[in-house]
Amino acid sequence: METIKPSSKMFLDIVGELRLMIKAEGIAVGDKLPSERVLAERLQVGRSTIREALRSLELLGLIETRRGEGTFLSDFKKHQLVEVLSTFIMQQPNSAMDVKQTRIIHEKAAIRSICKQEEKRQLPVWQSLLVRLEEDGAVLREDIIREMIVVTDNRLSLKIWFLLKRYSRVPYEELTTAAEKETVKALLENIVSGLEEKAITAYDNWIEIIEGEV
Amino acid sequence: METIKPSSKMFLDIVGELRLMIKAEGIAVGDKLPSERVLAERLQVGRSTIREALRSLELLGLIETRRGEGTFLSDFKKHQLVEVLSTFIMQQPNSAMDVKQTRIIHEKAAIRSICKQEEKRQLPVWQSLLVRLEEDGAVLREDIIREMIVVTDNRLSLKIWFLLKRYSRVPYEELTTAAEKETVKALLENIVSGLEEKAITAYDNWIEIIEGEV
DNA sequence: AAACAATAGTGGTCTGACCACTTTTCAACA
DNA sequence: TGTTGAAAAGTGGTCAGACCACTATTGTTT
Repeated sequence: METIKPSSKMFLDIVGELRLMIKAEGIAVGDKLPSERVLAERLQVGRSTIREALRSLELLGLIETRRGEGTFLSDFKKHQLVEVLSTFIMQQPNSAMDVKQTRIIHEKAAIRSICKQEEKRQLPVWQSLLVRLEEDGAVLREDIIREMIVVTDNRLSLKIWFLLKRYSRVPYEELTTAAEKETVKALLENIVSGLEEKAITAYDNWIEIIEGEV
Repeated sequence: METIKPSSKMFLDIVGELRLMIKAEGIAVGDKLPSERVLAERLQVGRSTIREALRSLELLGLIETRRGEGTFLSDFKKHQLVEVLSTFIMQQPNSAMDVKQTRIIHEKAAIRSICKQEEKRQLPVWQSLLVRLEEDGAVLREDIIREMIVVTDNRLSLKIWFLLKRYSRVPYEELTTAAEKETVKALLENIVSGLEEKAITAYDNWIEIIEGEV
């Protein structure tokens, strides 16, 4: 197609060219991009240069490649970006504490978010969790929190939380003591009632119980 | 070094290998990585595969390459990543919303965290910001929020926030109207006084003002 | 019409070759 | 001896061509 003016980093230019091409040709999410060989031809660069650009975009989760099929414009929901970044960040000192704090940030935000929304407080999920707590108690800590974040309907936050959970070596197992069950019950009841501050307090207590365990 | 078992995407494995290598050899920010040829030799893959991984990390801003010199571990403050990303992503309405909500989560968490800690509320930074607001008003929105998150001393949260901020192309510029200045003043004063809920309310107002601008 | 085999297309990887640039080396010079 | 400066070595940037593994298409046979 057009000839591009080489700057210091050709593959960065290619990334920009691809963006323009996608826009110009109205390529939508899920659509197929031209093949690497075609792109190399059209942009007048080597295939390896095209690939460096495509691989970058793939790591960002902007495109998806399937061997034998082609390259497709991807949905941002993949968020591979966050994954890579976190694995790099995670290995730096002080990070264990940061990971825990950040995880708590997202968990508390979910609680607050639900408390503020009438329709989400009335979801049957909470009652069902309470019932399960009363009966056999086969409830995973992880399930409770995950449900809350799922309900907030923020996929990015959910994705981040998943990552943090994986790295934070926290015992997300079954509820153990009776005291813990009481605390979680209080948390759920306060959420249902929309008592934000009390819910947060219950959550803080819960964290303390879990901490004391380790 | 070691031989890696090929999965479907070799270059993704390489990204992981590089991470391990950086950790194992204690390569710090600013340090030089082995050359592409050496990496190819050590990981027993072709140089082009190494390059695909490195170029990906470069677009993420995790490394920096200088022709003739080498590849260096970077503290990913270089922008280039996100201009590209935002232009790619902003077309998808849902993810844009998620990014914004998640950014707000981190900003509010910082405010709450500071309000709860006496010693951080008394930091001279807040007074100095207030003074600057009263006088010429040359204060960037970004500076205020960043300062708050920095003070919380959670690097991970800070990095996530940086990322989200750049994704969301929010007008993080100078404070404009008098009403906005008043709101920010209220936010800062409530923080200093440790009035958590009032600080959050002020923050909510601020967000609304910024929203209304667009 | 259905089943199957050959073919073309696509991404994944490797090799080797240049180029442009920077750092290092080391010999010639003052 | 100390400096200078040119050659050499090292490094990232790019290209071309060659395979491989896999998928989709095509075309023939049954």
